[in-house]
Amino acid sequence: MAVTLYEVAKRVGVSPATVSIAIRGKRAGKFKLAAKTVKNVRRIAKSMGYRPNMLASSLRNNRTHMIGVVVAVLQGDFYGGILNGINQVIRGTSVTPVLAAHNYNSADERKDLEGFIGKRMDGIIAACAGCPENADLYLYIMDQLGVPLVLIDREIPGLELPIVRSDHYMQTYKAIMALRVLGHKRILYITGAPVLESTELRKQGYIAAMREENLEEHIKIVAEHPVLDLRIFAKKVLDVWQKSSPTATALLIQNDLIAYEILAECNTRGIKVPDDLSVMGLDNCFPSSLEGIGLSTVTQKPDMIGQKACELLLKLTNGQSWDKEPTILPVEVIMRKTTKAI
Amino acid sequence: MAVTLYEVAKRVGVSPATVSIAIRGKRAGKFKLAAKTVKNVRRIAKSMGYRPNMLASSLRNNRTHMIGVVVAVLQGDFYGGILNGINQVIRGTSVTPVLAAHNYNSADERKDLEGFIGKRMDGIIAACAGCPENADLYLYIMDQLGVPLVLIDREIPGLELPIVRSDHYMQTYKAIMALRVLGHKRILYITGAPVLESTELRKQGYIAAMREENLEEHIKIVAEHPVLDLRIFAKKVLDVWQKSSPTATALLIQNDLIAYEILAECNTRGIKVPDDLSVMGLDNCFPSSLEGIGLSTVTQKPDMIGQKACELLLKLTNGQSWDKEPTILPVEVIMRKTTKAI
DNA sequence: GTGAAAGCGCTAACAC
DNA sequence: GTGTTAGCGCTTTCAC
Repeated sequence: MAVTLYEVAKRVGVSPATVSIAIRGKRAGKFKLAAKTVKNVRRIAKSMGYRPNMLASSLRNNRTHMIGVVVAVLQGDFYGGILNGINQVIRGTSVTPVLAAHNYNSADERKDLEGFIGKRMDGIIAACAGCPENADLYLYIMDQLGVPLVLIDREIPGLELPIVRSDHYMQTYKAIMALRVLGHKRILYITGAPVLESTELRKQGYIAAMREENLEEHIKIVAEHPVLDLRIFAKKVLDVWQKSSPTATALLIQNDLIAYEILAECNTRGIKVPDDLSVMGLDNCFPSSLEGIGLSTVTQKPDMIGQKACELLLKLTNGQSWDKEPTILPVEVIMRKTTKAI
Repeated sequence: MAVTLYEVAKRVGVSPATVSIAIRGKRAGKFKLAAKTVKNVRRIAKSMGYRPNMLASSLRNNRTHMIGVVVAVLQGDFYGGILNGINQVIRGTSVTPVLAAHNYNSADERKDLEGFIGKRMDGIIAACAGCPENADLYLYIMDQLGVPLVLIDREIPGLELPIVRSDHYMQTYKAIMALRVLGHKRILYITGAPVLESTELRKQGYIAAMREENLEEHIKIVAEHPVLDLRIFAKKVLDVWQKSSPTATALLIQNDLIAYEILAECNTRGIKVPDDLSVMGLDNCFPSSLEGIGLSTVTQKPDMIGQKACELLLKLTNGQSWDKEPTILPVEVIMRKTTKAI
């Protein structure tokens, strides 16, 4: 089928080793092929359409030049951005990302990881499924197999692994501070229940900021788990809001996606945003910047998460060690049209 | 490092061959291991933490159980949806997608493809970069290497390859017909210049539909290539629109992303949509469905493209042959709030 | 019903 | 400066 090293060697009239070295341009002080030989070999190899079989070389070298990337979901800004960041870092190197998406199903996550170890990935970047079920496997991969691992977006409770994520705590904290500047006191926090570390951190940032502002009495949270239907959840949130008295002047919402539904529901109910109610999301998803939406929010930079995670992983696969410091990326408030001073 | 077949064999007291067969549960009429042996081997293998090395088995079998997926871009609904569809089909099989994104850079595309052939992918799904530069490589992969190939979204001019895509022609065609029903005659078409087959087909659908409605005289196209800045392009489009007389009553826009900008620009200029002007996009990107946007558009189902392409590829890798029929997926008009009858 | 051995394509140590 | 050779870990034919 494909042409092999041996065939090239025979054709050129040299040994396989010579071809191997000539093709790869092995530097190595020891080896010095005659420039002529190298040229010759390369020319003939090319003319024969020789393509090195990476499988064989991987088997030999214990290096596949592939990294496994486990994401939760393939649609939407977040993981797309991460993949993009990884792709940017990888360009120009010989490493290739191998993809898996578990959709928060930890059985699938396990299969994906096992697939990666069977295929001998040089390293793995993973956003865990949010349940501790697979902690054992992650640990095994890192400790027993010695395969470098970098977590993204959230840690695995109980494991000390390299992690790259946004500063989730600061997202809500800064959001509250921004809302405070506008004069808001009664700020209702809307969230899915914390199964993910990131969700929990956001909630804590909210609580801490409120306390710091002496607004402990106004801490109020609407949580639902799991959020099966965004629209229904949005209705429920506004029911809660309308029934409370006095009503909150602002809503801080765990992510932009939920915020869009709430905005829509406000509209149906004739609640004017931001006149009757300020609304703030988190994450700065693409539609938030659109003129028709204009959602105030707090950024997160998925591309950068991907880049940093990938850079770190490449270092680890090159034998460098991890300094045990989590990489926590800064976040930034963006005020748009759904918030106003009261 | 990792435990091998031989070690398991030695430990159990059988030959490597026996272990190999026992582990994989090889059916094969010939081989019948004693059920006891199988159980025994499996138990011990598991206890030793044996993980078959797929590299070795791939090398031996000429099958990697990996498929290469070449996309243009990693962010946004379209390729995310495709990856998602692929992932759905692949779940439950042992095949894994290997990812590459070329961002319409054909030099990168070439490197990606060469990487895939070096790594011996069982098959490749690809959205080409839109330039014919790599046609030779695609052809080589298919014909010389015999690696199954499925194109997505667009064909490569001059090559007859399996393709799965939306019915781009019908997108604009149906859009025009929907606009006709609302009474529109002067419909301006906005597009990036056609370097991609899909872009060209859309333009043609527009032209054909207009002709069919005896509106040849109203065919008018604003094209720009490349579209470097959406905002600037949107301004230009509205300049053209405002200066023409009589002005068009509707805009049909090559994709939703451009439409969002135009909507925003309409707003800045005080052009009321849909009262002063109807606006219609294409593709039904996520924000289009949002209450604050409500863009009328024509669907496209990226998930389904991914699914169909993957199903087809898996068939091809299993030795089935292609019936030479392109898979063209139907599209559907969705009227929302940016269009109205005149 | 199980074992022995050759070989997939490549690399690196060592020999010349 | 180049060739020889012994594997990497697995599968499969063939022999027992």
